[in-house]
Amino acid sequence: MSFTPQEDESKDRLFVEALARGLRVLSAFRPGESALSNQVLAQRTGLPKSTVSRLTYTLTKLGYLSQDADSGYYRLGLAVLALGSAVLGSYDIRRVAAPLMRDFALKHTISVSLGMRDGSDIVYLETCRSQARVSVQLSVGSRVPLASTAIGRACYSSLGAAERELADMEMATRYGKDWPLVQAKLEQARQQVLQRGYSESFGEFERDVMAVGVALPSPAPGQGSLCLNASGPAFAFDADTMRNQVAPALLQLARQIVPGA
Amino acid sequence: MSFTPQEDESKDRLFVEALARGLRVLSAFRPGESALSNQVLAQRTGLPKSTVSRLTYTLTKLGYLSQDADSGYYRLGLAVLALGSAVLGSYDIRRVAAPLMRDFALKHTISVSLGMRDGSDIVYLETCRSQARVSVQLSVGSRVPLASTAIGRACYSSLGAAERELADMEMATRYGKDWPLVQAKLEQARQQVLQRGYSESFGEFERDVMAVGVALPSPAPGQGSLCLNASGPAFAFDADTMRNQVAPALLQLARQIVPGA
DNA sequence: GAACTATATTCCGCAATGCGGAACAAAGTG
DNA sequence: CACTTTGTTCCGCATTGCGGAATATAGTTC
Repeated sequence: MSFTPQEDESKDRLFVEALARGLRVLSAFRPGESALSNQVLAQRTGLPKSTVSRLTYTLTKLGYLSQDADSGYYRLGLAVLALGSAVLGSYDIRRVAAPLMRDFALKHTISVSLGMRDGSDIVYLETCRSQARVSVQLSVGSRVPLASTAIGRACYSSLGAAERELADMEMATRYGKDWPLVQAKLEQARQQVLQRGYSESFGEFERDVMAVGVALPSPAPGQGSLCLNASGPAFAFDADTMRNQVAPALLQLARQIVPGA
Repeated sequence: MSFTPQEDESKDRLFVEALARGLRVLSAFRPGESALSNQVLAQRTGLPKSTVSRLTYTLTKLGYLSQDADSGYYRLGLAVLALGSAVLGSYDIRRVAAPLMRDFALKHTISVSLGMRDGSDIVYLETCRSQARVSVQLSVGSRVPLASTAIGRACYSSLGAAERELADMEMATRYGKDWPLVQAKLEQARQQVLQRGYSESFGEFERDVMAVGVALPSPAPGQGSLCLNASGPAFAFDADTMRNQVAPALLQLARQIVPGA
């Protein structure tokens, strides 16, 4: 195993490996999983048992993990939640957007989400569902791909040339040989956004889900780029309705949220 | 300050200091703060500048921090959000409780929250507000003290003797010389819970907020203890209403959520 | 535009810190 | 009761992270 002997890995004297490894343990918990054994953590992180043991020990002491009394398995601790809530609290846009989104969702009986780009993903910062009952409303924090969702395409299309280049490269490695196909789709979406102001994804990300997306003009360019989507079940929304009713309303919503444009 | 006699500090060969420090940096961001300078981080964490610099470098590379282009300040990154959402996703109770809580909030035009104890705090796992408009709905992840809130008192009162002992000790150090007073209050609350099944906090935690709390029977004892509260503004809810209408309904809600009791 | 502050990053020698294989425990399984 | 599987502890080694000091960068003031 000769991992890149010189310059690459080895010379980064600033990178704190132990910290990275600890976080690797935390992020090994996939959403929806309750508790993981020490060994599963070792497998997923690729770290030796003893190292994982030390890291879990440390994380548990700090409250970022908690250990189930009988099984000995580890769960994510509540301290992690505090961090997550601090993230959300730091985005003031949510404070402005949330009530407007809620009104929108009620008025059009459709779900609407606010997202932000992180690499080749969109991370949801806020979601308002139309019907009160639908599942758990916490898509907040979840990720959807830039390439195949309406919200992602809207965001992609709003990127400047330099940033788009970067995103392209990231996706090229992510999608491998499928990239040319994906890129063609993206370019097509971008043209649509330029012409009509919104993007669409009709059943492409999730079957039977119709969605349109728009970008929010970013307050400071180079900052995180924000975007909105509206999505509903295919049985209730056909393409025409999405294009002629929902999309214009969503553009209107975007203007409400960011009045300066 | 000598905590936990010798063994502790002496040489905990298992404790990974670098990891702890990195997390200390992340948790230095208090909710509502957008961006922090490297120096503020150094102050808050008590770490030397150069160390903080290395840690922020590492965290940024991993996506747990992001650096503002112009100011150079750091913000919590979206990767942190992913962790937080994984925590929430791991508690299946939310899936059951959320819709019931929503119905409750609408029916009684009152806010209702689901919390879990973490030491001498309650951490909110889910919140449903009565009015759509009230501020940002993200109390999820925030902490309130066990001692002075209805939800905390309900939780405290449901603890077994051993756990209560532990919680007492924690609070004794937390409240210092005020502890005897606090403890008296808690004992009083506990008696009320034993007699009537619910706790109350009328304006004690936040002025003009009336709240009652009940505990959910914990599925496995020794596990995290869950609890509910219902709270509303004093101008809309008087003590009688809270006791005779809201409290019984909340107990009913608890039974709905955990049918096995 | 020089002189000065304040803040962030980088350097670099030192040793403390974290590493991980292997031995040791503990808890299931057949 | 041997046998497998999983978790913790030991311990010598050198890697890794440490932090003071030096260096870069930016913003003020005169």
